Formats: sequence, C-alpha cells, structure tokens
Amino acid sequence: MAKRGALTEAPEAVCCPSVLAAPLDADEAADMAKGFSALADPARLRILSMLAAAPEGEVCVCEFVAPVGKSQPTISHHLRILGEAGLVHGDRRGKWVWYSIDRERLARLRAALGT
Amino acid sequence: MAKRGALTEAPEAVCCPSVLAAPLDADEAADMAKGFSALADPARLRILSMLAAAPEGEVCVCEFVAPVGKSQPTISHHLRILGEAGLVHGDRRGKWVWYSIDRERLARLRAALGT
DNA sequence: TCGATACATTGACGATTGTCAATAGGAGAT
DNA sequence: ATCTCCTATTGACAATCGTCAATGTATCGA
Repeated sequence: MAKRGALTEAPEAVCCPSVLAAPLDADEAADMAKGFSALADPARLRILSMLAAAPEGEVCVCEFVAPVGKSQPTISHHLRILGEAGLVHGDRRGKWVWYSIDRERLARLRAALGT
Repeated sequence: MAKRGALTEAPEAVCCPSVLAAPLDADEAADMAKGFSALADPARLRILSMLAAAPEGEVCVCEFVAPVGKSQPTISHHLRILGEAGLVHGDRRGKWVWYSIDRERLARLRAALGT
C-alpha cells in the first residue's frame, strides 16, 4: 500500500452522520444509501418537486399521472417508495389521497451532504 | 381529478435546478437522478467519506479495499461511477492512482435538495 | 528484459428495479 | 345493493446493478 497520513477519526456531532465528517461505518452508509436511493429516480424527483411547488403543499395521486407521464400503478409505486423513505406522507380524504412532502426529512438528507 | 389551486410555475434562478423550486421537467429530473444514483450505494458513500476525511484529501485505490470490504475490481468499479458523476477525480502518480473528492460537485447536489 | 505491483476491464452471475396490465380494495353517489 | 371513481396490490417482464474471478494494462525495480 502507498503511504500517506492515516485517516482521521470522528471529532463529530451527535446527530445525523455526514459524508463529509468521519468515515462512515457499514450501517450508517447503508441507511444513508437507502435515503439517496429514493431520490435516484426521475419520476420520484418530479413528484417531490411537484409537491414542493404545490400552493397548499398537497397533491393528490391522480394529478401526478399526466405530468410525470407514468401509469397510475407506477405513480403509486413511487409514492410508496418515497413514503417508506419518509420523504412524503399520504392522507386519505374521501376518494382521494393527498400527498405532502416532509421537508425535515429532506433537510436531513441534504445535511448528510454537507453542513 | 380532485380540484385544488393550480401548480405554480418557476420564478426561478439561472442555475442549478432544485427539487424545492419549480416542478422539474424530464431532463432536469433525469440529470439530477443520475447524480443521486451515484450516492445510492453504501460502498460509494464510504469511499466518499474516506476521501473527505483524508488529511491530504487523497486516498489511493488500495487503501479502500480493506476498509470498505469489497474486492479491488469492485472498488475500481465504484470509483468509475463516482468519477462519471463528477464526484471524484483520480490522479495517476507512478504505480498509484490517488483519488480526491470534488466538494463543489457535492455541494451542487446538496443544493438541489434545498438552499 | 523480466518480475512484481497497482489499477482497470471483461464476462458472468444473481439480485434489484422500473414499468405496465390486470385485479383488488375503499369510498361516495344513486 | 350497485355502480363509478380513485388508489393500492399483484404478477410478469426486461433492464440495470453490485459483485467477483480472471485477465489485461501500465509502472517501477532489479
């Protein structure tokens, strides 16, 4: 192996591991990867951006289908993945299910990439 | 379709689309998804975190193998993906290739998630 | 030149993913 | 109850992904 100074170890915060802080252990890395996996699809990013831009902060499932350009089951599938990642939450009201974005969860993922 | 106020359209910046700004079009979403795909793997996140924590900002390939716990070809594979995403850069010096992190690119991805 | 070392590429494999058609479940309305 | 509308689930398929063994390529030393 080539020689160079040893890798520094964590002088780090209490919460929320960051890529820029200390080297991640396997578990931290796996958790974080799961979060970014949810963002690693164009349809899901468009769903999130539509939710973020919605005036009332809510969009019902049927409103995603045409703009995103995927079938209704596919939209449902993506919403489930976003939900399991904690990035959105769905609220059933009558026939419709209104989805909203979890900005805090998104902020935590953003924080994992820097400050 | 359920009724609700129409989605607002972009009063937005010149650079670097964000999930929280205007609804993303297909191309923006695809680009962004490509970036996050590079982050959607534990091994790659550990590689990035090791690079970020390295005192000189550089780590050679052989130093990833044991800590990350993957074979050398697999590490090489991940480094290529990170490189294609613009997140790392490799510099050959003699027998070794020293990799470093591109903090600016990482910051742009972070910015896509918020401020 | 020859051998050893560090890294990249290839090929193959199982696992996961994104997609849709078909179907099921749930909630008004008639 | 029955019908209709909205959403979720299932099942199937091709495509992509992560992984490693084997091999190729490049560099240094002897």
